[in-house]
Amino acid sequence: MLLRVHISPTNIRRVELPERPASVGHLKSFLSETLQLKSGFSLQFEDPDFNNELCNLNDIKELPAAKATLKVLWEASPPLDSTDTSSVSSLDTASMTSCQNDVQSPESSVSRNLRSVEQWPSTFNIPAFSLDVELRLRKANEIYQQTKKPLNVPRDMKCEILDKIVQAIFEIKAYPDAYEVQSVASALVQKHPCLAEPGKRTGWDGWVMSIKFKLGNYRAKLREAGCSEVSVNTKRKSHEGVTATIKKPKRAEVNFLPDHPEGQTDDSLEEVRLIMIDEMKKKRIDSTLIQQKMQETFSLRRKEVVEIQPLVEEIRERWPALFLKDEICMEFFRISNVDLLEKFNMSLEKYTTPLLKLYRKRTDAFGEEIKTLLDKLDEQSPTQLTQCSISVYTTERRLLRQHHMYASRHVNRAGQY
DNA sequence: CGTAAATTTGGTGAATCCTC
DNA sequence: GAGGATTCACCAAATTTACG
Repeated sequence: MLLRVHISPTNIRRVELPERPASVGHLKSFLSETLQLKSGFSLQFEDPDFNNELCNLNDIKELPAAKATLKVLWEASPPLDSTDTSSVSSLDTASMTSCQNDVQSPESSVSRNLRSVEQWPSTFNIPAFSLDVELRLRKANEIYQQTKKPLNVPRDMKCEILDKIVQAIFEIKAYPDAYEVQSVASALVQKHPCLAEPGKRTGWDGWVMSIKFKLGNYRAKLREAGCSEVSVNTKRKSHEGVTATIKKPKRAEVNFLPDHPEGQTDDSLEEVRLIMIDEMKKKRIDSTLIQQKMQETFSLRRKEVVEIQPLVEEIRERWPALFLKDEICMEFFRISNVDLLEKFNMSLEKYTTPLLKLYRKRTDAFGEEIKTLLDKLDEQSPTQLTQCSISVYTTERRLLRQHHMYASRHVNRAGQY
């Protein structure tokens, strides 16, 4: 059977299976072998029963017969090595932020230092603690189950728990928001019920505070150790006198200013940049090479953008590949973990129905073009319409998009719809 | 009505306090 | 003394208000 496998926004592979796999597990191991994927992913498939919307693939029977489109979903970072007992050097995390999503390839080591390209997990994966803490927790959990008596967490234990949790958080981002911290705290109490705080509203409010404090203190540590992602946000420079005009990362900016990959310097990455400049001059551009080199030089590029704040024209000169369509998407994804096109299309779908209603109500206000367009849509069968399958008709869609923009400006101004 | 100024709000790092 | 908790000054974004 034939599969189309969506690994990342710009990496979509075609795979031929010799036969229908016996189970989801078989399918996963086959894919991880042929596509060289790391373990730790789940699969979704486009379900023809529901207008090709994505559904979790739990049973192999659900997979369409001859052809199917799959999406690889990367899970949260695996637990840290439990043999690694406390006293982890603070810089380690920075260099440990390997790309969980990265397709394992000979080049994958160069991108080690870039933060993992995954969104904040829906349920945070609490890492394994050191052996003694795990054992004590297990015991306390048993006691809690029988007597509902929560554990009075001793100092060393709290220290170890916060340490590991904060490091796991840093694997994803250095500045999680309040909601994300809450999700960590609730996941912690869910995994280890003995850590619940009885009588409190949620049972984990205290942990939220503790994790917040720990994050702050940990950032201070990293700053001292020279982690650029957090030191860039230093407001008062005590020494060196560097005036910090640099903003802290905005909400969406996850990879605001990552450190260089291990072993790389400004100069070595500059060389990589020059290779790309040459490649871009060629008639037939090797897109795989560009993609890999752009990933590799991400930290240098961010450094330039953040610290020098060059004009767009200068960036265009130094990083011509950044203006390729795919690379725009990739860069956006690297910075914000948001799939630009998918998000755009999803929003488009979301607002299509209400906007269509608006157009119908106020046909006169939008001119002839939208009128003919609506008539055309009316000619489609009702089921197609209800399923918003207008997306198939690209021309209409393009027109619609223009009208969306027009309408949204209109709505903003009027503010009355 | 649009823009500029003023004010509020939320979040930060640094310094310090406090407890084990 | 280490490290979690608290306080405080500061900044910038968001929101409100004032003005032409």
